[in-house]
Amino acid sequence: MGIAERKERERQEMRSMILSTAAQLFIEEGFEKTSIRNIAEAIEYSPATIYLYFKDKNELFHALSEEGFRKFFTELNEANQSGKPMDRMKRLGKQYLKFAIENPGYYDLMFIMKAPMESHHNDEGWDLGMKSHGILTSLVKECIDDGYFKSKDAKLLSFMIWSFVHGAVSFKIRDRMKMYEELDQDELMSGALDYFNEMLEKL
Amino acid sequence: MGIAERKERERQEMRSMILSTAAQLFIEEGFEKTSIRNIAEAIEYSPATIYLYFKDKNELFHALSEEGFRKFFTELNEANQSGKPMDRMKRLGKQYLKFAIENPGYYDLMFIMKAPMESHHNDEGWDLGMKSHGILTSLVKECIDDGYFKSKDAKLLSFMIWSFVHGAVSFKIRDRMKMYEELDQDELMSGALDYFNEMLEKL
Amino acid sequence: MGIAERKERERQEMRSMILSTAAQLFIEEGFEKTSIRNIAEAIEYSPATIYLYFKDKNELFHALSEEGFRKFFTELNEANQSGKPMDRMKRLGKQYLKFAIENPGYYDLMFIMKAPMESHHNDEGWDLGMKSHGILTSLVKECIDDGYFKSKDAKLLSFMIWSFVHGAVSFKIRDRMKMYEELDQDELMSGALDYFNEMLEKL
Amino acid sequence: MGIAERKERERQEMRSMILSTAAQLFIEEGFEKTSIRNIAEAIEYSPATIYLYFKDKNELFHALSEEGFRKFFTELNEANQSGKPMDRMKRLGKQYLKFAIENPGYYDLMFIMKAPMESHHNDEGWDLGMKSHGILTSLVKECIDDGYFKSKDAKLLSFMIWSFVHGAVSFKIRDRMKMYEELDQDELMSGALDYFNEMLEKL
DNA sequence: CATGAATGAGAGTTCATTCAT
DNA sequence: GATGAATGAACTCTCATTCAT
Repeated sequence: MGIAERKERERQEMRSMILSTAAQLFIEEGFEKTSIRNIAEAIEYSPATIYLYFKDKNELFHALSEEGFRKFFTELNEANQSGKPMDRMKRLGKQYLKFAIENPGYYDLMFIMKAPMESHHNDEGWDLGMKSHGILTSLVKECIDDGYFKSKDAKLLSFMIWSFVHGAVSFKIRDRMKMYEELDQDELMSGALDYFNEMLEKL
Repeated sequence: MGIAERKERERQEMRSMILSTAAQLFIEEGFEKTSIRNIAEAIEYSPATIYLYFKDKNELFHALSEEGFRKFFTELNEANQSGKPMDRMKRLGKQYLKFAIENPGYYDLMFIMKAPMESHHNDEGWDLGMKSHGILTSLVKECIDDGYFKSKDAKLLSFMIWSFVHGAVSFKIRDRMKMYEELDQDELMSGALDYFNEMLEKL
Repeated sequence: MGIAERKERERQEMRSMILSTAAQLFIEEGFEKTSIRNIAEAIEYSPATIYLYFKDKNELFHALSEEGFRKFFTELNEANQSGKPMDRMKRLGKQYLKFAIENPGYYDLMFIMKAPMESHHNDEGWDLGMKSHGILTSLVKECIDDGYFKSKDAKLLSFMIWSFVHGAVSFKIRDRMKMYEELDQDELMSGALDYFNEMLEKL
Repeated sequence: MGIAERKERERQEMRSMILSTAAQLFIEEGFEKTSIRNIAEAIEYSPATIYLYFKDKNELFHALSEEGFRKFFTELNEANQSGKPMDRMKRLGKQYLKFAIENPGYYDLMFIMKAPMESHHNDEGWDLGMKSHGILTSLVKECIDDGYFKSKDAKLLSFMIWSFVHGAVSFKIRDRMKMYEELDQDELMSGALDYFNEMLEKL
């Protein structure tokens, strides 16, 4: 039995090695430019090997986005652990930006990229996405219970908030911040977040 | 003379036929997956023909985004013509959403798609992009002069506002609104915009 | 009648304009890289126009080599006009080098290039080539009559002489003189020619 | 172990099959007209296969010329092994002609063909070319020490000698000996060489 | 006479994928 | 389990050439 376990463990290790390498390449080069060959080369295995762990390129990127969603959910969840609702809301926003900036590849895959969305829906990645979204919506409700956002609809509010952070992050990831050339991108992002938080509190 | 004119007209028709077909494909498939061959097939001409009208794939993409930026600027500009600053701000937001929803392909091309953003910079498309951005930033300043956004930085504010609308629109265009399944997408968008406007006024 | 003549004259002018442009491009870029399009662009006519004057690319380059041979023959002939045979021999050698260096494109076409040789044979270019060769062989005979090259075969000698100049020139034209990097190419050429002449005289 | 060896052997066989086919085509058609596709067709493999053995067309050409230079150097070197300098000089000339006549393709590739001469320079092919050239120049010096070529410059002499053999050989390879139609080409070549040797001795 | 428009053919190259070993 | 070898299909782009006007 120990043998089977070891084998399974090794298999998982290989799988995650492929995944993390793919993630890295994907982040650096983008989806279309990342080829199975590139990944294979990077892990110093043959391209054929990858097909032993993933059916095809799609499945690989699918698995990747799942991992992205897992990481995403975990980080958001941590940021939501303690404190007053409004404080948690601010922490959540900061963490969202942080995740996106530190994992632009994952973020792109999960929230911007075209291709893979069709496929999942009803799989684990999707579930985690929904749960992440749930964190925000619940938090909005808690804020309302705490006296904020008088008589506003929680879902609409959640969408509005999410839209803002997503927009800021998307501009950065897809390289459209050049219009604000003279300003430092990070300052721009966190400055805008501060303003947004201020607005939220007053709402 | 009539002949020359007809020829020129035909040439323009061909050009715009290529452009609109390319637009459609770029939108549906993305930049990398859209090939000159695909476009040629779609218009039922040979690939070589396309090169009679556009130097290469980049130039095609480029021409397309230029057209998008022109349309975009024109529409924003119209929305900014008369009224009190804050009212214009609201109209601008509405128009932005409208443009994106009615021209998802152009919007994608201009603000989302990963592509030769490197290339332009200093061409007409870029200029129009800058001018559109200028409309927003100037308007923010007018609002400030009118007593809003006390002691806030115009550029940061402009970025914050733009981020919000861009985020909302991006979610829609790249099909990430499924998380709010039970609500109608258009209501979601305009509802969120209303909330955002309300926030802005209070800021 | 005057009209017909003018037309014919104009036709010839156009023809030679195409030819000289082709020659130039061909010299600068080589045969394979010189395209009908390039030529057309350079003379600011449409590619189709060239086909009004030359049946196809082959005919064009054929005509070109003919012109080359004409020029070549003329120059050699001039160098052979007066003086003692051995002096003329030296002048001929110098002129050969000069022609090749000043018209590397023509030289290449006529004596190095692979393609077009098949075609002519029994046309004017060929005739002129034979006549040029005739100049050399006759001159060798004159030298013999003058007491040089005791009991040597004129044809063999002529081939030997031609081989030497052709070899030197070919090295230069096809860029194989790098092995003698430290020396100036022109000095190398004329220095070698001097030695060769010295040898010839002693033979 | 046997397996690895067999595989390696097979790989080398494939490589040299590609090389020899390419050589043939390059020779028959020239560099520009020889396409990867042609080569692939000739060996009845897919074009992509060739890229498993050679990075690109240049590298193929390159490998080929390297092989040629190796063979060339080896043969010249052998001819230079023993005997008095002047005798070796004659043997060297004969061997040069022999190499070129027996390996017209390689010779063409190495010394005539227009092609990525730019690329190598500082690689093995180039080194071997330089070493071959070194054989000749050293030998010229030895002849001088032995009392020949009074007060002549070794480099100039070496260039002159090389020019002659190269010229003769080039005429043959590029099919320009037709002007001496009535004589047998081989007799012409060796006859001219004899004369040239005679001249050299007298110099 | 001149040409704009069009194209079939072909170039070099890369890719995801398969399969025998 | 891993891979070396192979390939079909696709890519962008250029070319010589034709033909209606």
